[in-house]
Amino acid sequence: MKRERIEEIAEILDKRGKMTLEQLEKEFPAVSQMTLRRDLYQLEEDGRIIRIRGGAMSVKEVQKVSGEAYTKKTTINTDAKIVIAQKAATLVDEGISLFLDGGTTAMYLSKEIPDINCNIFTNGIAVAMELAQKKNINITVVGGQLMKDNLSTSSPVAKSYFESTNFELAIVSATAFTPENGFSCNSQIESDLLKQVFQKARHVYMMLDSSKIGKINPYTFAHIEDIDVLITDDNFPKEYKALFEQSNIVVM
Amino acid sequence: MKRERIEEIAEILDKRGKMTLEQLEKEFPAVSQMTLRRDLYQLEEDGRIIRIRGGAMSVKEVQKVSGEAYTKKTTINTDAKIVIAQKAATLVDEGISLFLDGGTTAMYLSKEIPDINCNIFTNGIAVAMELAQKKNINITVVGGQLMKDNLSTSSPVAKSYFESTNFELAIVSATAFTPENGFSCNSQIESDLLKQVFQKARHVYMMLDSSKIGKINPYTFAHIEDIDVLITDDNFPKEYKALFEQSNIVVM
DNA sequence: CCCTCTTTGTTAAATAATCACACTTTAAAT
DNA sequence: ATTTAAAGTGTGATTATTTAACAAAGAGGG
Repeated sequence: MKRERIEEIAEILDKRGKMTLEQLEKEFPAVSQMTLRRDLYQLEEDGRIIRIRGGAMSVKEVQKVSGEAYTKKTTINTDAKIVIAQKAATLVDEGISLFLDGGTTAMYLSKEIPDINCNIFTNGIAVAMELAQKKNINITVVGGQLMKDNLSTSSPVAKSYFESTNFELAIVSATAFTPENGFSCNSQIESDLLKQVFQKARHVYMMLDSSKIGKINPYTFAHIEDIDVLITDDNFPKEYKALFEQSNIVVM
Repeated sequence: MKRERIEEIAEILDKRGKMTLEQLEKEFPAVSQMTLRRDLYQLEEDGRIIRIRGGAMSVKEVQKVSGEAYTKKTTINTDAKIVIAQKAATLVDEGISLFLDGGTTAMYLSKEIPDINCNIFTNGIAVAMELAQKKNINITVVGGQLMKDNLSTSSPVAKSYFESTNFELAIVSATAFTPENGFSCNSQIESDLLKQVFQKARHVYMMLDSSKIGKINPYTFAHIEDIDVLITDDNFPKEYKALFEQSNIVVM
């Protein structure tokens, strides 16, 4: 019981690199904070993790990252995004060709994705760097102007990338959604890029954490009927779920 | 004085592996605890240390534990590369438009570059991420297939990026140089990319640390006469320096 | 079934880190 | 050289995290 839990903690930590105690508590609701603390203490003694203020980080993580800051802001709704990423990761099959956007959720997805032989196109450079650690994944970065807020690129020229490319799958996320305005984002060119991706992709999977619902951003790039599967978290409202299912969209 | 103190802290930390804030206070009685905290914070952002409760520990220390891959490539001639990067950073002026390659030296350069209004094109995603921290720099990433060993992209399609683009400057580095074979690298498509860059760039500055001299890599992308300035370190052999200066190339 | 050892939970106290503000030094511009 | 702006620093109050001590609950052996 203890041993197993500790192993599991070590495993999760290796995958995510860094976790707060709060996140661990959610992951292990059966035990108290103090117990988790003691587990972390033991793992530290074994030299497998390093305890930092507020949580812990995996030693492996430290060993691989070079210039990147470990302190990078703990983003909003992290937990929901990880849940979504884990679901999405199960959808990636051997040999597939897929497009992944550059958002935070895609970032988590790229950590969860198995190291299988497949082709991934992305416009997110943080996503690309994360994926670069998987030996078997073939990565193509869509170039263009870099937006500093979300570390993703886009450019009108990117079109040329897609002319002779087809995707089995596009897994993207939006920063806002309402039934009337559909899926929207903050950048005109990113919106254009996604529209193009949608045309080339055979299936479109949308990752949408529930905090995005009811918000509207300037540029709509898709409507309900444009997607095939919606991947979301447990707080997703039932009435919205019904709405999607009416349009034959799988909600998971 | 801040810079020096931070360097000193990093040095001590590298040496001792781990220190408490209290120890640091004794080491630096001239400044307050808060200042030291802020220094540690900055070092953490730079990825050189990890802050732990009560103090900090050096990343190198952690890496040593089961030290592997990371230390391999990044450590080769680091000091020379930083010197070169610092020299190169002085060459970037306000409003300029420049191309930067994706190599390790470019990575250091992007840390040193001042945060001024300018346009930088690069095919290195680690470089792009580093540059993203500067508010005023406009970054464009050249897309393409990602090479996992050096985190840079290239693709035949990248050509389209350059059709309507001009660079004042291209600052690149080679992985090998001999007078006969010129500047060479390990990848065919990267070599192609650089050739294109050279055509569009008004001036070409080559960063070459002395460890590259006398080596030959498969793909030559430039010869002595193709560059305008050579930026190198103090170990650069005199006879080579003379060689470059014969061709009216500034060696700095 | 009882005893004992390990694991776990609960609290209060100690410790460390953050924040916000004011002050000081350094650098830049004219 | 003088003024202005920017970067760096110190202080005290505030907030958050960790530790430590002790009590309760399980698990296994005799």
